[in-house]
Amino acid sequence: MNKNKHLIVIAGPTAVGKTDLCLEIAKELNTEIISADSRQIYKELNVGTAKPSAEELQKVKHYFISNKSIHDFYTAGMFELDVLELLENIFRERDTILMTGGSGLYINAVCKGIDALPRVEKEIRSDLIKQYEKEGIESLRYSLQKLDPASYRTMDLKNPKRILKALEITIQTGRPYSSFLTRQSKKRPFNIHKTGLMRERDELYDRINKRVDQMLEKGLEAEAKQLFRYKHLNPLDTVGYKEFFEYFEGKISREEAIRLIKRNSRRYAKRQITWFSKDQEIKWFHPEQKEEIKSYIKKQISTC
RNA sequence: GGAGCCAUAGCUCAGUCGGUAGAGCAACGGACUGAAAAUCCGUGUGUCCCUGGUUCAAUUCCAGGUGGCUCCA
Repeated sequence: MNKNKHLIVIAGPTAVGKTDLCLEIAKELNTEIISADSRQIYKELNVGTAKPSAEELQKVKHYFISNKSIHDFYTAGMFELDVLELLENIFRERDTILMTGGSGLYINAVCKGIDALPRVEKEIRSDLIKQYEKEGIESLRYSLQKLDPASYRTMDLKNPKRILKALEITIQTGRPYSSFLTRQSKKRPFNIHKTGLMRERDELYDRINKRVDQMLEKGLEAEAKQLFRYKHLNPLDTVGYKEFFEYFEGKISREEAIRLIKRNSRRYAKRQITWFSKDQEIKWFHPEQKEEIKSYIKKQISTC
């Protein structure tokens, strides 16, 4: 453990005000920002992901924004490795760096680690998806019970994505998925200080609704239209885009699409809150408590 | 001034021939070690406008009040 190196995490639900505050703190600490956001990573996704503006990106160096394509396959596990590698380089030159974002799994992958899993061949995944589509989740459950009974016992058997994951690893390696999981949290060679931003629910929802209106003004619909042909790609399974796709397909009205974007963003925020509130290491603040946050961070850095 | 209609969940409304009530939307709670802005699970949250009356029992029937809407003046 290097006592002089610090990763400052600033987590929080969507639209709480992470971007503005982090820019300010980064400037104050004369450092840079690592984004932990599973959608801002993609260069094709802009308006709908509320990325920092070009101007803001110029003021403070950001990592993991627009550095992947929606055609790439990317996961939390890859994010862990990429960030650790980056941190090794960054910490040669500076002692402190910020990491901010709303993707709880990504943040955990960096802070606690995630068990290493092998890469899965495309055909295995697509075959399993075909099996799911043709024969339903029952069929997946049956396969799992046969191939990895340990996972079958502990897993949420109503969640197709979970079963699919376990099966693809098991089939790829010939070893049960459960045998890869140690669930041990990894030690990091640097200090981690977690803070979180939170607002009253009403206040947060109001900001979400308004931000969606702003996205529309900035051209969300045009962006979605351009990406419509890629709607089958996972990164496009995202609030703000998928609702517009439904509209383009004539399934819902434009008005309804906008209503659903707002609602789904609110629900997303709720899920983030549930995830983050489980993390006892997070010290919570209201985004307007700027001075308190800054002094808290400085204190954390100096007392370590 | 007179008459009629309405008042039930956050919203729009259904319902109870008298036995304390439900649907859509919204909301709320949770799970989550690799697609995570994803995926999955769970939950009616209620002075049935108020006050009396009738009744074993009133959100339901009756009367009055209050508020809203409409019509006649």
